[in-house]
Amino acid sequence: MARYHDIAESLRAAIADGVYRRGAQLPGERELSLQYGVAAGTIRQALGELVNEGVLASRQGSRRVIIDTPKKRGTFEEFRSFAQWAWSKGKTPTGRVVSAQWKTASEEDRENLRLVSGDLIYRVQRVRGVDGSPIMVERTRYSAAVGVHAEKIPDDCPSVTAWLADEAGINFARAEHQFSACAAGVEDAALLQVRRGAPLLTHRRISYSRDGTPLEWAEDRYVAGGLKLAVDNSAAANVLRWA
Amino acid sequence: MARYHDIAESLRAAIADGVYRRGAQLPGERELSLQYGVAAGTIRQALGELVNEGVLASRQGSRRVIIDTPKKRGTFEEFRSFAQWAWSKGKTPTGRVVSAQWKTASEEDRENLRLVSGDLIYRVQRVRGVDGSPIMVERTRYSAAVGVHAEKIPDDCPSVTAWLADEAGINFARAEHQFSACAAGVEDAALLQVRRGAPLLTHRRISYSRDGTPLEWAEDRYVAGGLKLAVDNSAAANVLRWA
DNA sequence: AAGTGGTCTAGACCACGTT
DNA sequence: ACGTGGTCTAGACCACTTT
Repeated sequence: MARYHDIAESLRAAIADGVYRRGAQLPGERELSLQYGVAAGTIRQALGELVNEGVLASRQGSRRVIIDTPKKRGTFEEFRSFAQWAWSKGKTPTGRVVSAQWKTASEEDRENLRLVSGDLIYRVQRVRGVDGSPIMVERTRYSAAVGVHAEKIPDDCPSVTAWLADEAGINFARAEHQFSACAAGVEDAALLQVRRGAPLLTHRRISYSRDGTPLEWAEDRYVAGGLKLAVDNSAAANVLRWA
Repeated sequence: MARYHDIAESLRAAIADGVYRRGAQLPGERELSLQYGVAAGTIRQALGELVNEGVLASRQGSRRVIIDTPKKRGTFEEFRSFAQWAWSKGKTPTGRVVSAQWKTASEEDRENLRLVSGDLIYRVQRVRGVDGSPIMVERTRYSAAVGVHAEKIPDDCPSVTAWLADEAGINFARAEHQFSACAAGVEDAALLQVRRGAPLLTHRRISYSRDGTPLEWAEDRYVAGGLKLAVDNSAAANVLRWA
């Protein structure tokens, strides 16, 4: 592994362990470079990671300040794993595939996955919950190249993303997300055990491979209050926008 | 301005203008450093910006590939300006302050703004919309230090953030966001002109200054379908997580 | 084998904050 | 005045992809 990443990890641990407290200053770059026995540039790279994560604040002319405890922040992989999230909360994830079928791509599918008329997609509908209570319904559309692998995924697979990476060499690199709300329809109500018209959080996403090819798009609907989706942004690396 | 930022901007323009098309490869670092007359490190810094934005994909051993057209992505400032978003959509933003008052901090206020019992907060309730139709209700709580300035903000101020920066030297640097859904209450229904129980998207945020001090927290409620909130994430810089 | 990006070094000068 | 981070240079070696 890269040295700068190890150093970042070591600093994260130091902050988590209270060696550096919130509001306190980190030693200067030059001092850290002596401590770790690396060039200043390597230290900068390590500190850059922590600044991006919102753990440190960096201002020209003044030492870096600890502004937050490192969160156990999902990696991309972790974010996409509902099971891991549930276990981390001390709950048992439950889930089942409601339906899975090959269909002709709709106009929406074609636009999101950059397909042409007549292309096929693989559509999977899953209900997920914790401790037996449904929390969300997930409606995913895989492009054909991904679908041929997705249809082999076992129903009880803990992480779809990890499975696709290991078994098919398909890696998710980037995603676009949109949030809105809607009222539960008849099908939603039945699957999520809420009354018709109950407010649901909708989360639409398009996932891309490293080379920018759309791999899947999905609309997830969450029971209100069941779980929240969180985002951090900063002036440096902005990710949130109206659409 | 920094040279690397100018170079990033120049590359963004080149991609937007079709000089480099989606799927095509960018010239190598060494070639670009000759073209721009800077060291390779400066080029790397410029390209890093574009990779973070999801415009370029970068793989060791292979040239960087254009995966997307640069989006007009809100800066932090722009994100927080409803008015700018509305104008960019060719619509006229409307809005009014429904109420504004000093209150004793509730437990929720104290937790979000790191206050102690008895501290005061300034609570402002605004309705915003476009072309006369209400779209959202915004309930903001400013910590006292910000509140003394916030209460002087004119009702028709186009950007609260810009006003606080210019008039009071208060700068927002980072924010945490949470999304969920809820049913419209009696007050929401009246302000947003929807029926009681209508699904609303809720967006809670805590905004921090550069040194990590919480400045305000807010809960915004959006009419379903009116506008969506969008987020991008990547394996490199992940920002989305369950909460 | 050649080319590419990823990492790292060891400096330099400047803009900004603090003292 | 001094120390700090921000920017930039000019190299080096390595891991990986492509030819």
